[in-house]
Amino acid sequence: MPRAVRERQMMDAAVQTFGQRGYRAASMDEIAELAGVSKPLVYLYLHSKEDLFSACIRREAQALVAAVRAGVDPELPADGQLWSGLRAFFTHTAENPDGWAVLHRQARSHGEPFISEVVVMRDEIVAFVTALIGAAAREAHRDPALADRDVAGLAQALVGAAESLAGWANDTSDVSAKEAAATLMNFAWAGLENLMHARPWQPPADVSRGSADDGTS
Amino acid sequence: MPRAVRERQMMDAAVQTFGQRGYRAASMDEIAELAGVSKPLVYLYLHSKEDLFSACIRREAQALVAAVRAGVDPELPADGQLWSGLRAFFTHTAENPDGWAVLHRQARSHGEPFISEVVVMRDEIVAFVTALIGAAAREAHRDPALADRDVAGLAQALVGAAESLAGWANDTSDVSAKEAAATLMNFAWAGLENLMHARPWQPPADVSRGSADDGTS
Amino acid sequence: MPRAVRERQMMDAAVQTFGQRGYRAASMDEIAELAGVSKPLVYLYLHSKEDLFSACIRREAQALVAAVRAGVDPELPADGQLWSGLRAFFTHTAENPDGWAVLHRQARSHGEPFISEVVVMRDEIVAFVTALIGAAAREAHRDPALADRDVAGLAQALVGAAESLAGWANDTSDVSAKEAAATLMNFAWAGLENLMHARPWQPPADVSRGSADDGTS
Amino acid sequence: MPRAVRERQMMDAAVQTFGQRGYRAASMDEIAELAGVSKPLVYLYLHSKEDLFSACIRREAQALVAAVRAGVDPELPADGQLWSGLRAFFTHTAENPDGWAVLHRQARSHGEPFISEVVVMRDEIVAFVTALIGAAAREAHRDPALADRDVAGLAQALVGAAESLAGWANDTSDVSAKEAAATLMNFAWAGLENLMHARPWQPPADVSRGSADDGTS
DNA sequence: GATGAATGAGGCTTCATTCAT
DNA sequence: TATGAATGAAGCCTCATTCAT
Repeated sequence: MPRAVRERQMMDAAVQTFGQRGYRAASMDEIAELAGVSKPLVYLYLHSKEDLFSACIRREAQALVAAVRAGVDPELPADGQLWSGLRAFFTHTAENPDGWAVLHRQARSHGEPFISEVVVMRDEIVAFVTALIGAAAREAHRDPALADRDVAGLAQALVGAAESLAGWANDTSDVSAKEAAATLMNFAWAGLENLMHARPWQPPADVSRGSADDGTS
Repeated sequence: MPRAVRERQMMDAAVQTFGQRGYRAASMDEIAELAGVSKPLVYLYLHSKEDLFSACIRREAQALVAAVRAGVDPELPADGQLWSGLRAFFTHTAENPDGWAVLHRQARSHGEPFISEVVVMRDEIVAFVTALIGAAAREAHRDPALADRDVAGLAQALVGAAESLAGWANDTSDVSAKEAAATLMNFAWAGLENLMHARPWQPPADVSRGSADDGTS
Repeated sequence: MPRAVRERQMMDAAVQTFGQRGYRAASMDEIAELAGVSKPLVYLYLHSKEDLFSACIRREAQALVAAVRAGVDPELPADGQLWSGLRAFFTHTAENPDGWAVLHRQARSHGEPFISEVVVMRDEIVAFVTALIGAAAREAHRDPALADRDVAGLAQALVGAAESLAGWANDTSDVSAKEAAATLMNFAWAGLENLMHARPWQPPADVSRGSADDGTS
Repeated sequence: MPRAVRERQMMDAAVQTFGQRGYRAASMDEIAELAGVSKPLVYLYLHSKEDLFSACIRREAQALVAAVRAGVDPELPADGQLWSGLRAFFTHTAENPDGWAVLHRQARSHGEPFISEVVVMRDEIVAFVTALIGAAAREAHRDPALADRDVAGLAQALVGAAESLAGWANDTSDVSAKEAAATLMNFAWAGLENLMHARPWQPPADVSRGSADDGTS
């Protein structure tokens, strides 16, 4: 059997096992058995558990980014791009729950060097969303321009909400990718739009709770 | 040394270790050493690694919920309640990064029975937010009323965004709790308000994309 | 509470625990709890687990020997003495199943120094039975006298059968001490009597199975 | 080295260690070292201490039963069968003292599920002896027939005596298997024969002793 | 007389990883 | 290319035992 095929089988088994059991609880024995090969072969091809997990993260991250990119038409206006990107995102995570678990839950829970791997991907998506928000702001001729920091925070919030909704949709029966995407658009878009037009929500003058307890840890 | 004090030391050490290393990677040896006691004492008081982790989850969950409750004045209007709740939430997670890591990352990554423990807390917060959105809708005399399912999705998205932002704020220097809360309010409130007044965002008529790919549960 | 009473409580708890769990599986914690005292007190009075187990063996052994002695009237003829001794033996083991388990099962399973403790008691009983058989032989004017080694073997067999029957009676509902004793008398006495009168069972001339496979380990 | 060979080495080491130290006191470390392998290999092949002990019991039980069966010629009359069976029994226990210790002392001292394993074997031997006694009774045209319960008690006593004598022979130098068998035949056969011919030993009319103390089941 | 607090030592079990073929 | 055989290291947990009060 050609190497590439064997390797794919192993990675599939690994993603499934890591996604369901977690990095530490998954055993190389189980992965090898699920892949239908002997353990030394796994080591021959993928070198170590750590390498294998990293490879899983990279593969799933690239697949997710590719799916989102493929779902977006850059000719559309900003809201159309966001809408189709979200739909692609939720569709992909729903179709690859183990891969999504690897990226969203497991990779983030086991320190370096795995976090860095997902951060690369997440940053790519955040950058994409950031650009989208920037484009929307320009479309709206917002003036003065949104501060970069505000845009970053908004992108984080949007991506974070999307990630959280993906987990929720995966764990809740009868929530389709489309519904999840619509929920998020409903939730977010109008707020973004208000920002675009320089009508941010204003915190009340905070007289009663003046204790300076909002430090950064 | 009295038992209660020792127990607190152990739980503190456990939260720190679990939060930084993860459930499986944390070793009872390390926790005991960090607590400054011998391993058997940890077992005498906390019975097992599983029990210890559950106890950490419960303690941190209760502390977080209590902090949020204490930060909210039920006499305020809905947006005021949301604002102060978010501030309390981000303040608490910033001050207890390990506890937040236990709740947000580790407890969710290691299956039952831990997930159930956090789900209880999360549901409590989601219910609180759900009630808030409902109250806001009534304040706005929205008619027809928001569907329950929509409210649930919105609450999920809001809580998910908050959770994600808390991680982001913890990992990014110089982001204060207040800024995180303001970002989220900016992002979310206007969108919610639009919903209150029955002006939801409308997905475009979806002609170009087939309908097959968006319903994987 | 006076020391003697406390000590008896502890020994009672220990006999029960050792008899039911075995020497190694019994824990000092469980014994102390069953006795209703704290662990250090057990150590203060009984010094160590080994000492405690030895003390249990000695106490139960003495109680058993005393019960058998008390049940035998030395004025009776040999078969009467055997009969009443067996009845006393089976009655006592039935009334003290945990003590009997300590002596018969646990003490023999855990090497020195415990085996020596029971051997002392067992030898005492074997000696008693040996004397009985010798007396019976003299009563029967057996000539030539039974060889000492034969008598020893017979006494072993008798005591062994009694021990085995005691376990069987304890584990089988509805077998009374009297029945067990009668069974053993039926089984043994007539054989012994034949021996007394120099009519031993004769092994057949062993021509076919001459292989010298009857070594002594 | 092929698996079957290694497995036998491990079982041999385990029987020796369990027989001499007892189930709880034997350590997997010691067994592995005695077998000349590493501990993980023991677990790979035999799964757990409990499984290993059960496997030892089964192997030794089957070996003993097989040895007794092989030593008995079913064409012989009842006493000849008993005689040759006893010789085979004592020969085997003398040649496998550790195996016999496992069956007779250790398996019985450590509760379920081990007791059940030996009980199966013991019941097989008891059934064999019971059939023998029944056959002898028919050979002797005993009338009325022996009650089933009496036969059961007698078989228990005979097997118990044999078990006890096996231990005695193993612990006493210079007692050959043949001698042990002869002792037991002397002790038992004539008594059985008397029973066959309906001449049981009769307990004396029990006037002196109250009836209260002999029925604790 | 009595105990709450504490631990050194050791046992069972698992796992990532390698070697020889 | 592929694997049966094997292990060093480490983790969870328990227990007999002691100290300070």
